[in-house]
Amino acid sequence: MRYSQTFVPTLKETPAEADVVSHRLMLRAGYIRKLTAGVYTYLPFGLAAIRKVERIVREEMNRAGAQELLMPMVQPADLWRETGRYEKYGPELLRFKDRHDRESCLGPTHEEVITDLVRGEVRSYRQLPLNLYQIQSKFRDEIRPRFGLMRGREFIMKDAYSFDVDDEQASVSYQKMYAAYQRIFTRCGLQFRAVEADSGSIGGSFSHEFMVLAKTGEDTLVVCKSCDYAANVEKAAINALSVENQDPMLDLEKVETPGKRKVTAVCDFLGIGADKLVKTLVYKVTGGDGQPVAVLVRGDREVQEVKLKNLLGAADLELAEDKEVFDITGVPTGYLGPIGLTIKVVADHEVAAMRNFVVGAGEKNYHLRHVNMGRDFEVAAIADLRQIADDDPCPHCGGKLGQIEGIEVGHIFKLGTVYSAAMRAVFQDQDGQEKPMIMGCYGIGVSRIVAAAIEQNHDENGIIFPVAIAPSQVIILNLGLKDAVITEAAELLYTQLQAQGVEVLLDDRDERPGAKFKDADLLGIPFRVTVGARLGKEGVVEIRHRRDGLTVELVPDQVALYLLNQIAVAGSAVQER
RNA sequence: CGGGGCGUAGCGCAGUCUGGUUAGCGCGCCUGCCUUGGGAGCAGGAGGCCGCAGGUUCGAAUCCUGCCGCCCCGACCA
Repeated sequence: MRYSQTFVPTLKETPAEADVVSHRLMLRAGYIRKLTAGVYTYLPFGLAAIRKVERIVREEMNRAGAQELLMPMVQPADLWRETGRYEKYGPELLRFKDRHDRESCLGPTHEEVITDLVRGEVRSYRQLPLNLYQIQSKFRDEIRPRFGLMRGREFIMKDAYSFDVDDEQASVSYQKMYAAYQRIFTRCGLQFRAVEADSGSIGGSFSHEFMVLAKTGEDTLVVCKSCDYAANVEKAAINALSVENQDPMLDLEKVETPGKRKVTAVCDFLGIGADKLVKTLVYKVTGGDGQPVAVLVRGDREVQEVKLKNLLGAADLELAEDKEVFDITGVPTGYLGPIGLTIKVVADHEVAAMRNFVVGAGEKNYHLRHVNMGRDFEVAAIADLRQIADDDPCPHCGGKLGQIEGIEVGHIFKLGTVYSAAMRAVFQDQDGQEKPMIMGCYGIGVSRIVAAAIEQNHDENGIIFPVAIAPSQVIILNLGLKDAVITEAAELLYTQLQAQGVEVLLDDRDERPGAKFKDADLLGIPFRVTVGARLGKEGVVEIRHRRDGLTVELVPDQVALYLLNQIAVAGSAVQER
């Protein structure tokens, strides 16, 4: 490709709208332009990087036995009603009516469509297993799109769906995808970690998120420093304390705490630490039994709503506001406690191990001290309900945990029969029995990978693309447009490299050297060949590695071989990682 | 949805508080000269619904009202 004829509108200054590195650099490098909030046009070079990622994804999905298809983006509401998701999915699902007033939506994901397809075609266990995937634009009307391609409303996603005859086979399919994902992200040159993720009501370790490690990540992962345990914070398990608290139970005591509503205020007033108090939080519940619930956690802990949601089998939770708490319990916020509550109460298992703690008395301006669960009140359930804290030990080995930021680029999920049961996607087994198919789904954020790669690979001068996903492998700078010798050499190199299958961008623009160097750095192309005055003087051209600045000078004849080797080395290093 | 900020040339911004000539500056763009290893220099030039609509006024980028768009934080703990 000739730079002079390529649409790569680079910017010297950063547009004011961009805050995070990948967004800034993709705008500056002329890779993307915004149309509207969370919706971007991919310009030729941005698209080239995306295509590189897609290619890797395709190769590995195909290698793992999946087959590509392409499903529609516009989907009928009725299909979504079959699974109840047309109502449940919420405002992220963009709904609209067509000219015949038929309700439709833009696909944020394709479980319904794929299940509809498969139920219509698959009758027998002989036709299974099946794994189908597509790479396609998704639309999710995010509450707050941000960070350029990191959280867009329209984005490119690879989504795969597996169908198996039984649980065991489904696990095999899952493992295949897990392995394929490891290969994909490795090949993309990313530093990543697979972590256990929330798997909703299904439970078990059948959901993993693949996280690219980067400071700008929107997700927090918990990683053990001693063993290989890694999990999403929402999922990170906290084991129940094994040692029983033997402190003697003291007599229940009611104390006046005028105006003390906050945990810190009550604790200061009573001269105790927050770890001696148990707070009572009221949640409104959607789905499950729909009844509000009170949750008990230690004063200095936080409720992990995802864990609570899973315990209750709820679709959604919302912390009740002051007024709602009063309407539900008859107690003003700040003085709420488990004793005498008529609604369901659940407790974090840490609370079960506490003795003689403080809770709200259930009436204004009073708290109770020396409260003990079991003696003074009962709860409906004791479970792991709180957010993991810095001092919590690893649930697997008891070692120290650390927290790091990550960008979720992939998520694999064992669905079970949620969709196949709701939509009657069934097959006949060997014994003639009709059974629902066991499903799995597997997503990769293709456009997000490019952003994540930039978050992880850049410097003050611009992007440093991993070779595998760079829009072009090599850029040749012709620094002597009016010099016949230099130009001829640059053109010859350009032709030679292309003949060898190398992707080359030839900077033949009538620009001064400085501008060409700056743009080459900004674009992040891994290898730069400079053809300039040194060719005349010393007979050499310069090759510079974008990543580490390593520079070699070679006679033009050696360039193709050198670059071919370097590209191969970069590829194999990634394979081994 | 709550809070904050912003909207003036392709990009980055000043001007708005305190209304008043022809709306500026830097970068980029066009023409010419010159220059050619890290975003050169000189000269000339093009480019604006001042987000939109309404209002106040002799007069509005500037004041008032409404709307739209964009960005950031939050949507969470009694």
